[in-house]
Amino acid sequence: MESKAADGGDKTAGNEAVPSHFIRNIVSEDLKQGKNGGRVHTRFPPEPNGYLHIGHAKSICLNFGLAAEFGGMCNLRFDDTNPSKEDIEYVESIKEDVRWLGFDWGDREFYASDYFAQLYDFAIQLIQSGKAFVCDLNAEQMREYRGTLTEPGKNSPFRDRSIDENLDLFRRMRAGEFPDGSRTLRAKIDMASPNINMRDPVMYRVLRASHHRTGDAWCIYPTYDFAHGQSDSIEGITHSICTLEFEDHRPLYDWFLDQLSIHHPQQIEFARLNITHTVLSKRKLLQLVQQEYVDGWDDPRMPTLAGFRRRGYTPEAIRNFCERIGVAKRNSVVDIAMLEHCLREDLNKRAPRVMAVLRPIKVVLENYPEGQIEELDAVNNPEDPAMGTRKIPFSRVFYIEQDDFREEPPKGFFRLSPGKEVRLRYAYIIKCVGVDKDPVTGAIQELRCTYDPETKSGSSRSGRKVKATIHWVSAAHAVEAEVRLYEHLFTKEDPEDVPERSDWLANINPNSLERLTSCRIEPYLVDAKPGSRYQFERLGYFCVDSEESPPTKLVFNRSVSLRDMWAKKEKTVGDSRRNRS
RNA sequence: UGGGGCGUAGCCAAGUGGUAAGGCACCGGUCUUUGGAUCCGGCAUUCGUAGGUUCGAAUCCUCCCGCCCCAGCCA
Repeated sequence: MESKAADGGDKTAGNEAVPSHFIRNIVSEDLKQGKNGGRVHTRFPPEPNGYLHIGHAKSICLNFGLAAEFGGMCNLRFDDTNPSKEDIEYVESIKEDVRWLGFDWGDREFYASDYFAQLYDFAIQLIQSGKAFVCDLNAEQMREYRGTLTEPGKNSPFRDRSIDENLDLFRRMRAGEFPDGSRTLRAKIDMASPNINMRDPVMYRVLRASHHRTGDAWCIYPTYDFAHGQSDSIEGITHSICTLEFEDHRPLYDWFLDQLSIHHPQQIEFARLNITHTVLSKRKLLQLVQQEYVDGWDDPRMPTLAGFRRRGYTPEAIRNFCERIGVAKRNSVVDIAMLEHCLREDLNKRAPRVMAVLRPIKVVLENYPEGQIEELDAVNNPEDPAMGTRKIPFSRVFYIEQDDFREEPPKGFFRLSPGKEVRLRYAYIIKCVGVDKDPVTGAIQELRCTYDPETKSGSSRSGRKVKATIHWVSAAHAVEAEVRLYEHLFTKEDPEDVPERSDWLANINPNSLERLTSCRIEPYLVDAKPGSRYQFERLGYFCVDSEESPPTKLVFNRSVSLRDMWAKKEKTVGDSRRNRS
């Protein structure tokens, strides 16, 4: 990661100046005042119990971004203190995703479990100073003693055990003498605290679960509250950035560090990301996967980084998105259109253009010589001349998009219809002179057209203009492909917006995936590599699926559609017409 | 009715006593062999509400209203 001047504001994303945010201001101010000896050291601390999603990307960009910006470092630390939910599969995927996003933790790959021995010693220290005790209350009893939001709790009957007894009991907990859940080690703070987290919180529980790293070496595990701050401290973290729900834990975070008199990082909280038309909680994402509403964690409809990657999103687009949405303490829901915009903006500059017909109608050019083939020049990317040109074969029979023909064109439709003309991109102006239909079903079988030889693209012989240019693919040269179109996973902006006695699953969009299996793409793409991204002209950005696209049959995922003024106009015209009647 | 936070446009979000940045969305127009992109213009007389302080308030003070989080031996 490169280091830049530590000057706070005026960071750029694209070409726009992006204002600073409160966390950047805090770090900047700390540096100015010489805190932490001029060091900035952050960490990204996921629990390996699921795949990373775009909400994590916000945190990753924040933590790694701040470190890079101020010449500091950012650790990757797995917060693996609850073996019953965690798995090595998740740590692998997390590493892959952070790397894919473009960040590098160097040799600083840490695990809270690396510190189990040290944490145990810290616990002993607290017992010795009379600040922790072993409690025999079971979970239910502990709840009763805890009190409620409005009533203080009561001291545990075991709170006043002697230091020696506590030491002995804690060692025996660790030695495996007591069953799961029978005893806990608790901090001795204040059962009457208005902050429930300070009511003698649990530091250790007895739990016989095999840990993905430490195996069966331990049968007691530290809780988040006891492990997190001390892990931060051990690693020399300066700014411990987490989400809003931990605000109430900060006094406890500070308490442990103060009692232990060890390096004291500053915890800073920000609002987690929410996005319209999707869910962003591990629990719900897990449910979508397990109940097979989607195809797995990397289903292109999933808001996971693995899903976005397979969908064709670029790390740059996601990073830019994270920069643009800002960092604040206000709970908010970002419009998914913002994310889509970031992808289009990026791909517009770098994706080669290509022609593909998703829902083909056959067209025969009656006045074009049979057997003749022309090689037409096509620009690979009008935004970037350096990407060069390619040849596209043109012949008498080709396919166009069903949407580009209307037998009875509505007002404002200026594509092909009987007697009307359009330009074929990079080729000629054609006119529709006939429509062949199945005599039984009435379905359109093919269009009869004629072309004007004077109108070839690039030639100056004709100054003729037509209102529309459509894409096409020569029938004889077309490569057949499958294209998967995706829509939002949920029909409502807020998936939780449901009628009484229904839940978020009721808002799953039944049409979030559409598979088109007889698409025709230009031959230029026969050898397209998995993961490569293209713009299908006039349709959107697509990438070759990295899982199911063997050489024999190409499978494309639509990453995002192009903005479509006509579709929008037609929809609003349709809506107002419907409203009038 | 306890504690901790947060209220600036349809959605994000700057702003920290000197007269409301920027982005997304949306609406016009320009240009165009992608109804794409680009470019240009529009989009908060007002910052949850009501008072107060001040020459001057989104910024300071007070009341009120609304929303979020916390009663796991999850993180």
